[in-house]
Amino acid sequence: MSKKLMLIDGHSILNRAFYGVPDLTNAEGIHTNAMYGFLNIMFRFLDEEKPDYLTVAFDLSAPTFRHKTFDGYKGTRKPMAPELKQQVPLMKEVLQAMNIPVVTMEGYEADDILGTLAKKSAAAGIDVSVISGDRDLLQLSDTHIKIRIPKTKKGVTEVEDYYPEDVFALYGVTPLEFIDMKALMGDTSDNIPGAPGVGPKTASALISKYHNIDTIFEHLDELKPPKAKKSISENIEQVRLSRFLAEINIQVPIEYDIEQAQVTDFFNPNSYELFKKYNFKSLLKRFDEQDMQTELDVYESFRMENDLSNAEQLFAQAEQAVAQGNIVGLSVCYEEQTLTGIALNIQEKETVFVPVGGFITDSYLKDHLVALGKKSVGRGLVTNNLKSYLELFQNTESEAASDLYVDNTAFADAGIAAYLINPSNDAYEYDVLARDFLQVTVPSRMELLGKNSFVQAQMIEEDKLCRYACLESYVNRQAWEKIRAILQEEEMYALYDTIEMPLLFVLYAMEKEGVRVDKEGLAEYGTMLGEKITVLEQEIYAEAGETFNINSPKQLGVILFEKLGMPNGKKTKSGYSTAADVLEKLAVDYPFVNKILEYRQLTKLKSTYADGLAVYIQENGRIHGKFNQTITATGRISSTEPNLQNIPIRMELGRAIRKVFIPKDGYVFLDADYSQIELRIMAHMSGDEKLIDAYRQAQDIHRVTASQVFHVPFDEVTDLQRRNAKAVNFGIIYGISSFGLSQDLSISRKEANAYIEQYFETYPDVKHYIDNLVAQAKEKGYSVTMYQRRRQIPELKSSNFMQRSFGERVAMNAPIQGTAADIIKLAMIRVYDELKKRGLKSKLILQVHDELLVETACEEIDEVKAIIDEGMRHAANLSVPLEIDMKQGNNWLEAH
DNA sequence: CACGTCGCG
DNA sequence: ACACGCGCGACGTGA
Repeated sequence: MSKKLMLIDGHSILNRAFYGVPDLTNAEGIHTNAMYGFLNIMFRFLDEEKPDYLTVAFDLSAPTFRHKTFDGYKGTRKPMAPELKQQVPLMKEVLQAMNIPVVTMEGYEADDILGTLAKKSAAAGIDVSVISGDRDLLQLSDTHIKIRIPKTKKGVTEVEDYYPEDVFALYGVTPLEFIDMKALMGDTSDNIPGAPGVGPKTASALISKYHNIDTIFEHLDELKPPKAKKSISENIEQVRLSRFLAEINIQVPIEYDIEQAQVTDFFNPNSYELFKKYNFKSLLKRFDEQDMQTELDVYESFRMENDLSNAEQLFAQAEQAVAQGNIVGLSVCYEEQTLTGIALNIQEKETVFVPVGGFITDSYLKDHLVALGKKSVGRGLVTNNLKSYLELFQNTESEAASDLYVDNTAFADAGIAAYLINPSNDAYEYDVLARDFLQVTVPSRMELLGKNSFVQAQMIEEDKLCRYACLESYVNRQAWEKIRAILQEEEMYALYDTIEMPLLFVLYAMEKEGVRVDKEGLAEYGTMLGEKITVLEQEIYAEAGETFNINSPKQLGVILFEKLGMPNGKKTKSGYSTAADVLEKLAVDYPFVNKILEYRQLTKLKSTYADGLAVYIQENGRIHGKFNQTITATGRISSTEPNLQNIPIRMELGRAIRKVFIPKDGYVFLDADYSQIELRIMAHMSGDEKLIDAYRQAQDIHRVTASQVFHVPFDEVTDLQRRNAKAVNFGIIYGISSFGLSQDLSISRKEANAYIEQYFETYPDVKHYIDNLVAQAKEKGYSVTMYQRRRQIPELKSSNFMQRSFGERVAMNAPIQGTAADIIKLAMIRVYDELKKRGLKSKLILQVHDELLVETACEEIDEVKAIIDEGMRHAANLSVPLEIDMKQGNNWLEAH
């Protein structure tokens, strides 16, 4: 069996990956999408072929006499996008770290290098495959040289393989003749002129008859068609030049020792480091444990403590440290209400893991944790994801979720702090913090423990659990020093200290309280939906003339647009769009489509809400969802498992589900939501007098806007005008575009544009304000809320119009949405603190962005109403009043 | 696991 | 000529 060599056309594949993979950046803002795509393509081929040798060829940075460009470019001289260009050297670095030879050569292009290596190797009896996005290379195809062109079709990568017979089948010429064919037809993307007017068809026909251009020149008289005859006769020199340009040089004087290109050891500490740095998550799986060496020399200082009296000493030492205001890194292995151990990092070389076992019981550890928490002053205990084990600090004498032995000032949470520094990351675990703040690579939980729970890990590999916990506590303490300095430097410490840390405790209490759900009511609701669905289903099948999966957009598309011949408008990547707005338009002419819309609505309600929520109801009849504090880019809270922030309300049938959210016996719901908080924030932050006055006089803001924008007296504003004005008001908050507004209002872009201009004439300060938001964000690279919450916006620097426009809209929206998030967080803390301070039984249980739900003891209703009112209205002092709408009810439907 | 779709603010 | 509203999470499909 002969050996195999794989050659990769570096720039070509990198370019293809760049345009095929959505923009990705790592924590430092380095673009990584092309590299990521390249590696994925490369691994795809490696996995398939398992070659013995591998080499990647690149052009040297500056294009030589022959200006080559890549697929995706139309123009021949357009420079490489900077986001791509910056990835070229990084890609080479990654490949070199993987021990993959990268070859370049002064004065020669990658094509020439590839051609030379391919031909030489094939001559030496090696099977070669060349990976490129570029058809130029087809001329290299040979019995032992396969040209492989990856194509992305509908999101799936397919490969076209070309041996000589495949080239012949497609073009009717041999690979060598392909050069002459190209000389005739030219290639604009390659700056090969060819003979004008001769395209692929003619060129192919001529070359298959005459085989090369010289023979064609000898038979100019008899050439057909006449158009080609004329063009070629008039452009002989140009065709000769074209042939020269099109031919790949296979005699490059390159020194290449194929044994240096042996596939070995892609996965090593160096490449691991880079894969981590660039966040190639899915590729990290390919590394074995020994590949992940670490730079930290502190590992040797990690130890496990099983002896009770030694542990006793350790805790005494830690307690003393935090009592003096020193910092101790803490890691707590707590999952599924089970504590398996804790680790403490007291100083640089003192990191100890104390597992549960022997005389060290879980309640022993818990008591010491509580003692640590009680003694700690000035946020000395540095944690990460504290909320997940705050339960350990629960006062055992009391059932109230807010009754903890500790308060928030005992702790720092490094994850939350890191979130404030850059809220766009998708995780803030210790390994990420180590990378971002300590510039070291450490193994993640997944890498150390895999999918094992702490309990499982302790049983099968306690030493790894020790390493995990020690690492986390170590990183917490070490990274925290840096993180705190950054927060202070960037004036975000107050946000952290007075909003996020207190909020953590509020969210914990909300999760712990949960919300009561009428299980039977929910089941009945589901049954009712199920019956309606069955009926609709049959009606739809009857109409379609066959049964099919209505929930499959693919199958539905075929039925509607092919079988029933409806006009299809929008398309998605993978086929026809069957989104609601498309179907609604169709429904005008095909009333039957309404049944599909209704079916969609019903199945959504059943699967996500009726059936979906039911599985979360616990024994106590309540749902304890999670409120996440480090998810959103704008500062909002998110809700998961289940998402309680998207319970239906807009449609009649959907909102009925709110009837099953009920207060416990002897309680009612008090629900309060801010009225137009984002617009009020905009009025305040822009300082626009007209808007501020309107709010101060408690006027209907959309009507005022309509009156001003459409120049009609206030009392004569039509409903349509008000609706349009409302859409414009919202549009401004979202980062207006005439296109978006026109879609929303079903009007032309021109009209939408006119509305926007009118709006800005009416409220010039708003115009100035949002222009300034964008300008500031462009200058600084991030946006800022009233409370100094930041959001990085790297898209503003993009050379891509779409990306950049997105960045601009984000720059307009994030400060407004973010400030609203800040304010309601403050309100939550105020309400929570006040309820707690007065020892009331009523509890805050849900937050839905601008709404709070309080489960209120009947005898406390008036008092709690006042607390909510005060807490929300006075959460911030703006130049306009913060109004709220509050209602009372025996379920969430009534209360909202 | 990505995508399309759709629920909420 | 052409991109296009902001922020989330969950579900079902289909590769």
